[in-house]
Amino acid sequence: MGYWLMKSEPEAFSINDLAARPNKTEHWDGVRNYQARNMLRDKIKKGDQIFFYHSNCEPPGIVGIAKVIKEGYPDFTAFDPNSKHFDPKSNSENPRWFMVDIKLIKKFNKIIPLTLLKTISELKNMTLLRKGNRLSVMPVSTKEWQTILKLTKKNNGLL
DNA sequence: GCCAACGTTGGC
DNA sequence: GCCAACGTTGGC
Repeated sequence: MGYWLMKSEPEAFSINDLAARPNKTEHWDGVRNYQARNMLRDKIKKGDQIFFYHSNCEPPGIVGIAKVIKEGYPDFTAFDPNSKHFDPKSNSENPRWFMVDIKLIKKFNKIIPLTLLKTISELKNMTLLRKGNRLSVMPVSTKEWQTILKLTKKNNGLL
């Protein structure tokens, strides 16, 4: 089973928004970066688990866990001229962008802030913490996943 | 294929 | 709001 981290600006789509969706499920649309697209299309499998990360906010950090319930399929918002994610170069015959469906598993009671993650030596090679990293979808190693999960238990109240 | 200009991301 | 660190675009 794979582990991933997905970023969202809470002003655009927060973990509370996901929690409020029917069946706590939503498609993860709007990714317009080829590296992230390739992961959504080729690597991310049904049953994989995801850290839900709030970016560009105060404070940034991991706010919960979701899982993949539908594997990569064309991002139809790219076909819609009225969508802000519209891409005229993508069409249903030859889709350029892909998305997955995710379902909320758990919202943490407290955020795991980026500042805390940065202090954990086991996480120092994490993609999220690399300088200049701007990927909105990125892999998380099994070890990193377990390290972060342990954090939520150690600081009881986080989960 | 190079690279300058531009746009975006996202922490601070 | 600032700006570093990207990714993309398009002229040549």
